Amino acid sequence: MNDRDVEVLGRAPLFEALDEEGAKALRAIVSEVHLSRGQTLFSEDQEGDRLYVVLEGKIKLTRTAPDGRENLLSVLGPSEMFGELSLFDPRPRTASAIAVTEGRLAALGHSDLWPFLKGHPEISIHLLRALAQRLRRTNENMADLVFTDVPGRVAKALLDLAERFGQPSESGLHVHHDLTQEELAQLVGASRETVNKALADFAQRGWLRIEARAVQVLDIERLRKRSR
Amino acid sequence: MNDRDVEVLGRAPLFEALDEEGAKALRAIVSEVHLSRGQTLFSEDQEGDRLYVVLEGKIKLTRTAPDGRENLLSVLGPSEMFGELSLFDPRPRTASAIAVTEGRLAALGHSDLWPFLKGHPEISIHLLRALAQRLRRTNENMADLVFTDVPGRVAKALLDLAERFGQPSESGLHVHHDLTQEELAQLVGASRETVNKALADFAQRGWLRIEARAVQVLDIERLRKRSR
DNA sequence: CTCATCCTGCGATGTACGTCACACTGTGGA
DNA sequence: TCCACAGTGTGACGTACATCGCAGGATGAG
Repeated sequence: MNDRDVEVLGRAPLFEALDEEGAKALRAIVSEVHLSRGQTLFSEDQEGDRLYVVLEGKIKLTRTAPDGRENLLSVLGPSEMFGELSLFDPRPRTASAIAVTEGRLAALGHSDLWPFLKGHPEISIHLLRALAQRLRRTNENMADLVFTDVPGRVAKALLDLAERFGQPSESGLHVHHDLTQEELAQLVGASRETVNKALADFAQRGWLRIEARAVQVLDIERLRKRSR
Repeated sequence: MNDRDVEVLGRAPLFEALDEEGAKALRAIVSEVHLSRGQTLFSEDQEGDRLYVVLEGKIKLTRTAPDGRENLLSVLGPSEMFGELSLFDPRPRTASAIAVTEGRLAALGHSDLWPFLKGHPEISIHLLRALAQRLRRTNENMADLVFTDVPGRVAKALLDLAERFGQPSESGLHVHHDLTQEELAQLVGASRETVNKALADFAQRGWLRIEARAVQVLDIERLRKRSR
């Protein structure tokens, strides 16, 4: 684990609360996992005995309906944590984790983590905050599903991805989200075709340019307006 | 606060972890709130400085879209906790709380609660579990919004309400949910009219009988099948 | 009691979006 | 290098659901 990894890790809710000494101790119990695009880290219904922090790359969390259709809970990038629900609430995993890009993760076994949590109660507070934020965000997404039409949800999703993965460039904001339109569709809860049409419409209006697994956002203000 | 209240309170996540001594200390800092049907406890965007546990009656948590349409996050009954997100993540409330029936609540001020939490770190663990469960459930509901049709969601909602508020009776399960069809519709993310039609259809099939703010579930198995 | 208001029931109509079908393009593996 | 296949783009069509409209019941405030 290099300096950059240490920094990325330090921004995760688990580490935020710790002083250098505590962080060092916690880092001692992480193991590293390497994933290539499309690789499955864990699957629904499996027993979960560890949580992860993304060091590099992107991971998607998906749920599969009985009939095989999928939906995407979220796409996670560096410093983001997942797989912790089964630590606090020991049940089988309710989502699968699949690499969207090649990447590396820090893995923390629950059995190692428990004693550490007991020894550092200040962490729990930060974790509670992290979960509270997630809950807020999820409620927000629920409301969008009910009230916002597909183009609106696509706009919202793009803005969110832009905020998290966007990089300034000539003529706009380059958002290399690494998602296929199919995945984007699963993320907003719509069919691939309608998402494609929404994107095409945005592009035609000059709000963005479509690229392979990426978009160039040209007029973020318009996009924002359309998302509300 | 009577013995029954103490028992109801004891089943809330906040109290679960505590021994009798701790519970007594925590009870010392609660204050009681009385609400009549339709009364608003708090509203969206307000600053939240306390959390609540339902002692008696039912409370709904609602969100209002900019255009005035509403959606119902959940209906809470005795022993259930709400308003805690702003304790862990200090932001304005993202939902309003309105009494569905007359009822009573236990209120706990954040400022009183913080020192108590620090003094009893075992509580945090239980709270983490409670939030994790809520997150799981919310993700579940999200998936339903995407994959399940309105009648299916209505069936699911009724089963959930039945489990939590149902009482065995001659010829079935009496579920006095106290919700208008409008509210039920907001809960499943559909229009009042379609929910009405779904209910009428279920009733016509003999799966249930419709009553004022209640249903008699006659064939729970069929309902369960329809919900999947 | 009685009127106003809330709640329910249900048909008519419009529409957003899913499904299907197919053609085009790019990309990575043999 | 070429093929196979994954990803994209777009139109035609069907349908689940929202919206609108209205009428009959229940409820409760004065």
